[in-house]
Amino acid sequence: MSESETPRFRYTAALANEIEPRWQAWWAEHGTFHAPNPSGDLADPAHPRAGAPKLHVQDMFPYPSGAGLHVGHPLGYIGTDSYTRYKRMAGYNVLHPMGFDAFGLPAEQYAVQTGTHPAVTTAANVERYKTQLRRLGLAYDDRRSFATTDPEYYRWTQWIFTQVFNSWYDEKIHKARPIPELIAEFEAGTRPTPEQPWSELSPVERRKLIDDHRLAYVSEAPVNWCPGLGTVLANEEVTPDGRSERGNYPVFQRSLKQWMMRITAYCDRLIEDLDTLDWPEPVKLMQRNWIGRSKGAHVDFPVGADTITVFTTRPDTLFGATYMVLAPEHELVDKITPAEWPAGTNRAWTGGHDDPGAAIAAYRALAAAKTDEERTESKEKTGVFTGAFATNPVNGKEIPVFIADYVLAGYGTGAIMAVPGQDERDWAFAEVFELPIIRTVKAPDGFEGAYTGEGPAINSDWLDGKGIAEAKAAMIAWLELHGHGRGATTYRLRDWLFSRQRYWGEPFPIVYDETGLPIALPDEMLPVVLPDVDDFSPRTFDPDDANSEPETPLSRKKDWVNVELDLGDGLKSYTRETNTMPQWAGSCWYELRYLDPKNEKELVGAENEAYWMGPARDGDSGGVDLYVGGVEHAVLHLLYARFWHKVLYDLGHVSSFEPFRKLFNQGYIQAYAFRDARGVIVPAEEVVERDGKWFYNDAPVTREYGKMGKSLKNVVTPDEMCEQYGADTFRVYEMAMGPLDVSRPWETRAVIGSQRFLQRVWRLVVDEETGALRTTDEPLEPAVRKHLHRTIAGVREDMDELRFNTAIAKLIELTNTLTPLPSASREAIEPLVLMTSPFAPHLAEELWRKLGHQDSLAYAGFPEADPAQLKAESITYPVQVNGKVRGRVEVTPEASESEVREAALAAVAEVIDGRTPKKVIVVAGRLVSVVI
RNA sequence: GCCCGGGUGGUGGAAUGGCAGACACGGCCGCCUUAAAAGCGGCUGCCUUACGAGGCGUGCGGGUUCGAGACCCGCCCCGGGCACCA
Repeated sequence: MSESETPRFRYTAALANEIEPRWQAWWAEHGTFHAPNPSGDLADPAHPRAGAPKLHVQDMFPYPSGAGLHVGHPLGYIGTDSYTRYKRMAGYNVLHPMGFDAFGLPAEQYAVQTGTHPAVTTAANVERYKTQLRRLGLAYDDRRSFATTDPEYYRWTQWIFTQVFNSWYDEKIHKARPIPELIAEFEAGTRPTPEQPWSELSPVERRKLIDDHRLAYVSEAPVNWCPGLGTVLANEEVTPDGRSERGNYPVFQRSLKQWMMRITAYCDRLIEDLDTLDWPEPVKLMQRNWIGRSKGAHVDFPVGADTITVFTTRPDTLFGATYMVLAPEHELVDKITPAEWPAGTNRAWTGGHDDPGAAIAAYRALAAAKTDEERTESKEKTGVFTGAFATNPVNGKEIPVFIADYVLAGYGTGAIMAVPGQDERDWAFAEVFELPIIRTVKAPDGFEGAYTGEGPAINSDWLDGKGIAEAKAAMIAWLELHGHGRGATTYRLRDWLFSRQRYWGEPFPIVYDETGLPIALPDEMLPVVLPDVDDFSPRTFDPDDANSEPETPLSRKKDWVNVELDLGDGLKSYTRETNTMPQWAGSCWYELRYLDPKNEKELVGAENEAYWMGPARDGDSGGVDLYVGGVEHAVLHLLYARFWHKVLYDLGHVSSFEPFRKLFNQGYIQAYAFRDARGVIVPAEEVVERDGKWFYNDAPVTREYGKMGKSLKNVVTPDEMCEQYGADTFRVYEMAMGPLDVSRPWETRAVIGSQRFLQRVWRLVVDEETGALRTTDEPLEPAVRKHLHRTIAGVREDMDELRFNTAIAKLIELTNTLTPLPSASREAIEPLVLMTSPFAPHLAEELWRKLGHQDSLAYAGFPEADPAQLKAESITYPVQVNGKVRGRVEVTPEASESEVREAALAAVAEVIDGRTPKKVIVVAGRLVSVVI
């Protein structure tokens, strides 16, 4: 494009790139987006929104990776920015902060490779992100920004850990309480101690007993230990064949002392409080499934002198239990297995072995050799008889006990009672092993296979005829009465493994004394600052040495590990905990710190927390008003954050019992990638389309669809878009291309449409040739005025529902109506500029200034529609005859139904052709339907 | 296999059970220009057309209704999640 021939004052990328940094600087200088707190150092009674209704909107904060942002990342940020700019103009005191989740593995791995300290990498990445976000004109209150790696921030992460450590869950009142109250109950004898009375316990025994009750506790837990890498790996980092994804070294399961968090204590509340939340149903469902509460019963089956306890959700089917299955790894297997097969053992049950011991050993070897995937994918049921029989407590029948890998050692009790009549897996197994099948729920006539539906009990003695729910309750009562079992609830959710053998994470505020028991450091010793180390590489071992001991990076820093502290009984030697916290820790509570980021005395001041996040009414959970992020965090992040929040609530530190009242999942922006004939990815930018086919350097290429990424050579960055079009155009395009929650492909060539729209808006105010103000004070034509007010009403409605794409479509329509008019009337243009400002804030500020306003429009009132202008002057009714539109009539809005009917029938008289309509339906304000 | 989303023009997408395809991209035509770009204006679901219009159209097959893209039943396809959860 030749610069000299473009009109001098046209809105171009060059002009946008002049306007945008100028307004960004102006906003920063004037603190335009500072939100006032009710109290503390961020209070500001003179602020235009001090004391106004509040709105707390938050994005899931990013991990600042070295690659920087691509155009998909800021989609949600621009959405919340547009929404909050609108709400701020509409009168709300808006809190919209942004921070950085900056602890994490990539920076540590980069450090291992290059020796660069993760703090250096992280700081550089945070700066880069900040620059990129600033360039987009996002209206954050920058005083409230932080990174989870800031010692002033993780001081409070550590403080929360000590709060969790110093509390226990009181099952009676379903609430966490401080540890001193537990000690008081033990001392007073109001709470029994398990073996000896409290007074007879030694100090160390007392500490162990208390430690067993803490919400944060040390336990042996299995981990994936990879000696070749010298690190413990997450499950995702282990390949299905049990090797490390990186380096392909063997990985061993071994147990290690680990910090755990007792999230299972909160299972019921985590499930039940979902009902109070305005979250997408699929996310709630995923959380419910993840927690996996099942109600049923534990039932005891005697086997000789031993007892196999099973968990079942269907105690009502106990009469149909015809065999039992233990997980191959179950501890009772060896005890109950006899030396010989019982007389008359079915050949099919023995696996062809001469005695049960050999059969079990062979089956275990077989199961162990299978990967988890093979074990779970195989549809065919395998297993082997143990040679033992158990007694079904309800009818005294002897039933055989098998081992089979379809029963998982890690779930429930690792043993099941098998009811083939009502369970598909048991049915399949029973068919293979020729086991009896007894139906205990009446199946519909002709039904084949396991019946899991509702029906009356049959073949069940005293349960016969009862429905499932009634039969369950009756059976549980019977089991409890006769001592054969008890009602029980089990959960799939496990306690949260909270320690990592890494460097780049929050150190634990924990030391150990000579007893080896943990002690939480007092508040005044926080933060425990992460020390510098010289070498970030873990110590590696012989890849096959399963018995090697993992060594954390911090454990090698002896002068840090060994400390002298006065914890109340004089200076003593202690050793520090050398694990660090997982990346989840910092993101588990950051929503609270934004409220009061500078508070050095408390995590968050009570008044500030109550104002921004407190419950709005009885029964309301409180929490962030709108939390926007991807569904990939549906379970872990959101569950952990809810758990911590509830602990803080129980201990009285916050007034809200949920962190996020409303959740919105934004979609993803994805992109096409292209491969040449060799299957090699080619740069997407240089691929051209001709007749529905794609070519790179004139050679045909194939197209695929997926995430943006370096390896697919299809990354488009916001920086490029800002250069080529300006941030405002980029923002408008992202918001206009579809609803926020829908994923869609990126298409750079379509961005031009948003630029054309902004150019037309600009041209309504500024003469492109002279730069003079074009806007006049002439009043609008009545029809245009009506269009304006319809637009205002529609845009407000769309904005409230986060339907930015349709709001922008309405603004474009208004603009296209105004563009050809002889006079650019201020009456329409000022509202148009204000309504465009949430999407294109720099352009709007610039035009607002040109229109003669001295201040930012950030606090100008959002236009309001005049109800009188929303009334239509006439209504056009389409007239359908047998479902097809055959004519239309225009009537006044006041026309009565019979008038509309008459007019409509007259309009289609020709089609009706003298016939008598069977039916005439007049839908007020909509249409007329004639049936003949 | 189970659970959750979703299938509408060449493309992204609009549409409280009431005129399907708003708005935008792309394409075609025109204005401006020596020319091109930018900008502006028009046309653009498919088929037929005597240019008035008519027929067919929201993954497929049924149904409810005066009326279905939307509601119900049965399938097909795509995307995401879970993995024998007793």
